[in-house]
Amino acid sequence: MRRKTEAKRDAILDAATQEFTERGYDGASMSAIVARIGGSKQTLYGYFPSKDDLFVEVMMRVVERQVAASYAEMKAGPDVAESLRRYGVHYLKVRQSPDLVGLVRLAYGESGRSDIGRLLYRDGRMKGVEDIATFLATAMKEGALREADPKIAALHYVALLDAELAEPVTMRVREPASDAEVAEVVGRAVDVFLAAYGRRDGDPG
Amino acid sequence: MRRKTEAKRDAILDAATQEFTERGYDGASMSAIVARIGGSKQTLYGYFPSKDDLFVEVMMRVVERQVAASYAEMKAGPDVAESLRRYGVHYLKVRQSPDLVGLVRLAYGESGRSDIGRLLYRDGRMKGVEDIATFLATAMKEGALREADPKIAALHYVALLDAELAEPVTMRVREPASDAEVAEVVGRAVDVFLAAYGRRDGDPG
DNA sequence: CATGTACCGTACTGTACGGTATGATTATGA
DNA sequence: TCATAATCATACCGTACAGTACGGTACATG
Repeated sequence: MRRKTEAKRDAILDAATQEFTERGYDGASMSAIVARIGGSKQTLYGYFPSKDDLFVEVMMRVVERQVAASYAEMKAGPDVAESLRRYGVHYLKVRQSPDLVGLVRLAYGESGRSDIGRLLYRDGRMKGVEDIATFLATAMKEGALREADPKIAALHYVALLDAELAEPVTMRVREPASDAEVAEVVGRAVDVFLAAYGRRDGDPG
Repeated sequence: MRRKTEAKRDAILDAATQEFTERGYDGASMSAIVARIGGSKQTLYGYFPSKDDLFVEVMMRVVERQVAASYAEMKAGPDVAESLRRYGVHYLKVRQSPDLVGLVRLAYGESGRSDIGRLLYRDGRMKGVEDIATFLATAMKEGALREADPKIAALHYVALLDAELAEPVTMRVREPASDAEVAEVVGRAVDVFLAAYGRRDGDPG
């Protein structure tokens, strides 16, 4: 006999990801998804029992692939500023990518009705913030940063990273920033962050 | 003869605002909007020629009423920290209200396809940021804050205000914060902001 | 090679919705 | 008062789409 292949499943998910991020949940059509890969609706429904199920799988996969990968870049090191900077640059690049922008639009748009936003926030954003918080906690303990609530500090840092670009890009008020501009934006965020959370000159330690 | 009344128009817009913020653009139904106020579809179409037009009017009105009003709270004064704090408290209260949360979800959700997000960002957020920037510029000139790009400083401040609450509330990961908690959140944001943008001890001026 | 299963294509069902049509009723202003 | 326009109730049209049915074909495995 013949078996359902993982390749086919992935192809469907790829097409669905495109369709959902481009048209939103309601705007996306199951027939259109099928049309993107060529094949039959019956095959699609053989892999995913409903539009809702397909949607959830799409969201989960994007989160795992992109968001998680982005946050994993955090590296502990002696130079806190440099670690923050490197993380920030990677984060903003991913944050501006069409896929993630589409995902964020979806998550916000659906967050009023479904639990997908919740889920995405927990597995994506929150996990990343916790990673930063862990890094910051270590830096605080080692005396590289002043003592403070590491969770809140992490939220502040991510917010500062998002400050200049996230909303305008999502709202299509401006284009994604170039690498050079990203570097500047991150630099300003790090400056503000360290002014608040860095050890003050003359502090003991 | 009889005239179309502003009261009726408002009633329709109220019902439509509810429907849109609860169900999203696609999820909202013109018949359901009519059902909320009791009346006829024909009457609705007498005031608004299409769902799109109605939607735009709804969005404009919410922006004018809430966002603009919120940002207008900015008061110039000798005590910069106090001004920032007062503004922050007012801003976060509005930002957490069901109406504005629904609006933000809509704006994000539709930003991929329509221009409504763009429009909303310009008339809402951007206008507010500019107001803060103006305030900050004055404070900088008067020596209450260090010299810096006021626009970026304003973006940083708003981002810091949003850091702890905006996304979790929008994603329904947590309930809106109480007044007491809002005060704490704003306090932390102001502390970080002033650490970065306040005059350093010993600076001239 | 035979058979069970995936796959394709297409047509179909039921439903929901935006927008229109119609005709009766009610309030308003000249 | 009386004409005029707004309002109401309801039925209707066209369309789009989620999901199903069905008949036929390709393919892997026993």
